[in-house]
Amino acid sequence: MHSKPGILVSVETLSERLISRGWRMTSQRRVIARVFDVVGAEHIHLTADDVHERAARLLPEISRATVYNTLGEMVDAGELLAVNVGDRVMRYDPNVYTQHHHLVCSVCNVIFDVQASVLPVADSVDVAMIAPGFQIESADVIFRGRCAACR
Amino acid sequence: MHSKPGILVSVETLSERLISRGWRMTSQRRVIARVFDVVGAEHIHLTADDVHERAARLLPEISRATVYNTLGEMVDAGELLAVNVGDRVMRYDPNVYTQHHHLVCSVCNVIFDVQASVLPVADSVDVAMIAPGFQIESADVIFRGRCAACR
DNA sequence: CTCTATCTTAGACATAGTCCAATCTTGGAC
DNA sequence: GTCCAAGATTGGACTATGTCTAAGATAGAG
Repeated sequence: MHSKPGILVSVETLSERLISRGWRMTSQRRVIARVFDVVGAEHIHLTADDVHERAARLLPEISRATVYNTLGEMVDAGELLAVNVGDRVMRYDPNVYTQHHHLVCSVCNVIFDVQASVLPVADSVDVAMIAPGFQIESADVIFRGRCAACR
Repeated sequence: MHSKPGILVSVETLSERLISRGWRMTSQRRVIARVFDVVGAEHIHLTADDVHERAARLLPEISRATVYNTLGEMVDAGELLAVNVGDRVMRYDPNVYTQHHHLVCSVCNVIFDVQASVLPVADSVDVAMIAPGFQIESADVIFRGRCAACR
């Protein structure tokens, strides 16, 4: 892997960005990138098995191990976000250019990307008391409730 | 199970609260409650296997299934919080009486309870656009960073 | 003390993900 | 175009966490 995380490559598709990053292109990586290119960027939270299933429709012999490897590399490169909304499954979110949080329906588990109008700020006095020297780098917020269809 | 979630029983120990709730008391439930009674309430986030290991020191023949069943029932009763900080493991948090969020060290994975001075509020206009009719009921916040020891 | 609804158990099963050694492929050198 | 080494892919074994089931044990009401 030649690319470094955080180097923003502003090209339209994920496939093209991987090339710009100097990735060796294989048919496996092409179909995985394609899976994300066809669905767009917002409100997409695919599990590794979702990605494998869709990739296998284009390249039937692709293995689960490759899907896991490649998704991990894409996360390291900053092209995907690994999101976990509280179940045991990691989900891969291509919406890496706009800061957002997640809205999860506790009935049907649909996940939406949302802006948060107030960013959470940990109480610095409390943090200093509880965990002196702790440096906060990010905050993940999961809003839970019921979507219109499940009410 | 006779108790209902949300019925606050203000007794000192978890063991006593379970009795107040009308739970049939068994040696298994006593030792599981004891595990939480001895560690206190704040900054405690035990996995099911942590609980099993500690319970087994008091009652060696206790089974994993019973630990899982009992933890689930305690969560349903509102005596424990099931917390997941993004890995595949559920953790059980006895701090159910004070609203708090979690501070997680990305190196050593230590978890602290923290107050958040600004509660996150989803942008209602955005929610109305993105997910019309969605009713938000709660928000989980995970602050990530590095603790003093890991910096 | 009896009896039954409830609880506990071992172990099979499910799910999500990791790891490894063998094999194959890409893409630069020529 | 051909070569070839670094890097990518593979199947399958393995791990970790949690769920399920049917058989047996037990708390506690009466």
